[in-house]
Amino acid sequence: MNKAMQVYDLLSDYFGPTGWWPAESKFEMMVGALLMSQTSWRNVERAIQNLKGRNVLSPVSIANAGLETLTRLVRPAGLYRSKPRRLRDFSKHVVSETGGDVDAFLRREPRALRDELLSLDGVGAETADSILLYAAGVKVFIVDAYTRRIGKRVGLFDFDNYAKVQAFFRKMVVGGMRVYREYHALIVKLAKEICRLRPRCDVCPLAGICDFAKTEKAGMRPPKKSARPLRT
DNA sequence: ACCCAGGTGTTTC
DNA sequence: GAAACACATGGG
Repeated sequence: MNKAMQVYDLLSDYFGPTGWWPAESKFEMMVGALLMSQTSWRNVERAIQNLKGRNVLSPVSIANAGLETLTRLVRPAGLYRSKPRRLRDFSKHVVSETGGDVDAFLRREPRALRDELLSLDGVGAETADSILLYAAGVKVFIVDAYTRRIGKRVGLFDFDNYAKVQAFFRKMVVGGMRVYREYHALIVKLAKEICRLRPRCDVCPLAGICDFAKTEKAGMRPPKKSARPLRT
């Protein structure tokens, strides 16, 4: 068995089924993916709850909602100057393509669907692939910051490029939708619950096969960023 | 009072 | 083209 699958088995045994993506509908999943960027899941949940509470969680209702209303509802997800518009434009796109029929929207040819998603503002490679995997049921491996950091740290690969990392997992991962969905979820759980803050390598399920010393230079922590708040 | 989050788009070497 | 920045709320 290859190391990528060893990692999967260890994580799966340790964490158990994740049941990802947590959402009650495909559209809710897509909304979550759009709001997710550079924000904690807790804040995304708040935004989604606000939308649900106002019964604004369908392509048509969001497409027709006022930008001010939308901004107020999704504010907890941060980046409020861009996310509300992106969310509305995304919804408008679904409405214009399929009249708001989410299943029909997701049913088209995966390659075309991916390109279409990528053409929308605010949808990059990770968001597009998340929607493909968790909403459209397309078997693609999601590459996020955790996947790169942990993959390098554990010693699966030493590159950083999105397409290359994705190709690596496509080649190494044996399994269907279930495994693809779980693998990504398990990486995120590992990053959040074991590696974050002070890494808890003593209780890490990957301790036996992780060569931290060798890959330490790659590091778990991304380069510092200066996120200065904009005073109003 | 920092630092960061399941990125993305824009600007700059 | 890679690298660096801006973006903004809430939690640690």
